Amino acid sequence: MFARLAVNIPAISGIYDYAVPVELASHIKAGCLVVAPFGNQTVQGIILELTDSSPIQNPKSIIDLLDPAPVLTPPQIALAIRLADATLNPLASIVNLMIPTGLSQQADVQYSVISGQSSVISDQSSVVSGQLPIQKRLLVLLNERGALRGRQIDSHFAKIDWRKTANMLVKKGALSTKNVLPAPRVRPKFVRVAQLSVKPEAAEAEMDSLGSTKQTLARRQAALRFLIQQPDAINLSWIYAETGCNISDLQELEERGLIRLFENEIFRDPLGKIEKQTTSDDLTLTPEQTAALQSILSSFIFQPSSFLLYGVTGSGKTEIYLRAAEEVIQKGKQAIVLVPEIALTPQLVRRFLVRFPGQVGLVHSKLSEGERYDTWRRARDGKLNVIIGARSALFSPLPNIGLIVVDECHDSSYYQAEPPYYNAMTAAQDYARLCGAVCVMGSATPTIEQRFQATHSPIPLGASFGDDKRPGVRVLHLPNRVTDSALPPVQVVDMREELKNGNRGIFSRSLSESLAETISRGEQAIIFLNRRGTATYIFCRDCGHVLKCPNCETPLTMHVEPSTLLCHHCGYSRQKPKTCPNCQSIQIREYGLGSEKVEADIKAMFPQARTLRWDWDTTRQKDAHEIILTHFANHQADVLVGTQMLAKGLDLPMVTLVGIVLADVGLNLPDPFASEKVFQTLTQVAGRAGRSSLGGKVILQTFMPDHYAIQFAAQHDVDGFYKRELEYRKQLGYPPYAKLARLEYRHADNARAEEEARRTADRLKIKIEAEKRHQTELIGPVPCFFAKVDGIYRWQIVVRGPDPASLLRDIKLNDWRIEIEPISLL
DNA sequence: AGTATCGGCGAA
DNA sequence: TCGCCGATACTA
Repeated sequence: MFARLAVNIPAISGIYDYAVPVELASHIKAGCLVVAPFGNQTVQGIILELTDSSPIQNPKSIIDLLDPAPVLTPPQIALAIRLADATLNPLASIVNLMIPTGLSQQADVQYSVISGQSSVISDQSSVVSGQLPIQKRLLVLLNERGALRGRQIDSHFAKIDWRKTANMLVKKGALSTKNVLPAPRVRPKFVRVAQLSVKPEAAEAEMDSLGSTKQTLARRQAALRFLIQQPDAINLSWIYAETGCNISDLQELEERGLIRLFENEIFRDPLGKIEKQTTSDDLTLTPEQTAALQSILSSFIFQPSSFLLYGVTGSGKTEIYLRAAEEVIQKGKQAIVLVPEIALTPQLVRRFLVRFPGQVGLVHSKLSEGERYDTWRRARDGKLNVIIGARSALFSPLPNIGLIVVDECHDSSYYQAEPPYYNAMTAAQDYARLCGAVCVMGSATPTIEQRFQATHSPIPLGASFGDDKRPGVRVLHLPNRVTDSALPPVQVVDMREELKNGNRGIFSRSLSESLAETISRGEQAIIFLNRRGTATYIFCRDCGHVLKCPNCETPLTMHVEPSTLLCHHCGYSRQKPKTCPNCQSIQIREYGLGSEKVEADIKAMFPQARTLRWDWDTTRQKDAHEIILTHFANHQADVLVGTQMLAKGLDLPMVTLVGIVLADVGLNLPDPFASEKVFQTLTQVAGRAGRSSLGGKVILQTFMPDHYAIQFAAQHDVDGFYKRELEYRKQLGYPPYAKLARLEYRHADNARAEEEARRTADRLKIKIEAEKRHQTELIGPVPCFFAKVDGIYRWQIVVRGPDPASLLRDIKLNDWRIEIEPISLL
């Protein structure tokens, strides 16, 4: 028997054949995690397929099986292959996303000092390097800590290239190397337990002969009596606490054959501490909800397909998710629910926990490795019926998936903006099809492409899908809020007029008046702005010099506490200078605004108002989101000042005023998706107001009141914006009328980056010409919008055409980052 | 990723 | 001419 493996080295896209040794043959299945030799190294691999024959002459043998159960399900293997092909990522990098960290391990090199050799070279080294010689530090480290793996040394020498030095020392005979594969860091956790092993009467009969001294007798009797009352195996530490006995007492009882001592596997459950509520909210559905749910339910019976649940904020999408999940669970299947960020959706999570007690697993970034591993294992073992989490939760190994929900499906967090680049939204559609599951995508502001896909490929019930294409999507429209409250009116304030009238502050008169009213009525307000930091940038009023990051050439932003200038790209920080570094003028100061500044201004204007700031700076520590949200929901603050997260589907019923400080931030970026993103954000934020009977309103400040994205957002006119934006995309040939691929090249030397970009662009032009792809064209090469990040220069080429992936699939683009269907060109 | 191999220009 | 760097191929 032979196995086809994806080796766990993320840069490798190939599939390799191995022989399966007889002793493993009966245990190995597709999806298993194994150990195999690869070149000089020993690596982990995932079995994609088992075969009877192989075109390879004398394939090497698999060495070991790391987990008796497969770590990938058959649909997961199919998804990995499909996703790798569609995104041009190496297959191994996609497979790696599906294996929990800690279980997944990469091959490494272990370095050790050859004894007696360490002094030989220690004198000649410091000549070139000026500072502490790397040689010496490496040898000292290895002498102190013993043999170390490359990755361990990496963590000691941040950013220093020690490998060259190490290889030289190997040649000189001072170090030796060994290829190693670390064992998985995560293991199932066990606790020691005890359980009665005879009939209670038999145990009672022994009760008086358990010990010689009075005290031991008492302890052993207490322990035995306790276990007689317990039908299940009991954690030993619990028994100690309840009865005061110790391990030797229990061992004595075991030797007498009265009880059994053994180990039970336990699951690290992050939800264990959360109170188990049982209150059931049995809502009645509106006719629109009923109709939408009916469509989904009948799809389960006839032909699983994809739905775009298009409904305004507050239209009751969550209840439909819940009912659909109930349906699949009843059929013995499981559901995956994707949300933009779990910390921002406590309401949705809570409703699932209440509706499906003990059946829900949460996947999020705050889980420890062990908790993550155990949630993954419970999913694999069929012990969980619902998995809720951000984009990576799509890869939970549920055995029989019936439903995939993607809430707020327009959200950009479904796209992974670092290698391996992928879009969990489109992957969810593919995966649902591979599983024979229903995919429900919910949003009040679906992307242009999602709406286009849904309106241009309606599938009749019972129709079959083409084999290669994404299935059609049907729209389920929920045009009204459940509470029947209208969407709040939006007042657009032209900030140019405010300037003309001498108002140079952050707030228009209209907004400050409304804020005053809201506060005096004891209601709540949200102030939204699209940026963080006190100032957008610092510049000199005399010479115009702008303070920039030395690594990234991005303007530095001002932060109040601690008072520093910060680069938001690379984290570089410095003190604010007293004089201009260019002309020594003292007229150097900040310009623009950020959430810290806005909060300070509100406090100055309304000293009695309690303000709360919610942005990436205030939510660094654990549970910060939850704390800030409950604080505000309990009306312990009057004004919430915040950035992007305010646009992510929160339910804050007491808010009657939403102020948008500057709506046009981001509208003029060189990105075809810029206005769509601004529109989505504004519409989402505006939807936070007036969700209770108190009503509400939105005040939108802008310097571009005539821009269509602002106009349509002010009208809550999603359909109008869709038509207008679609027209724009058609004229300029952007998605959905063409597909994009974005190629990025990074180099510390700008000239070399440019040269490589031009060379590659020429290669691509030639290929486009040769293959007669008349509708395919290149945009660029140009420096990226953020042209220098962390000292590295970036150049990009955009390929636009009917199928840019097919152009790029068979050419080697070493060291290029390739994004297929990117969501931004910045 | 790690390693072996090929091919190009500098000190002897 | 030897030698060492970088680009390139390959791992079953």
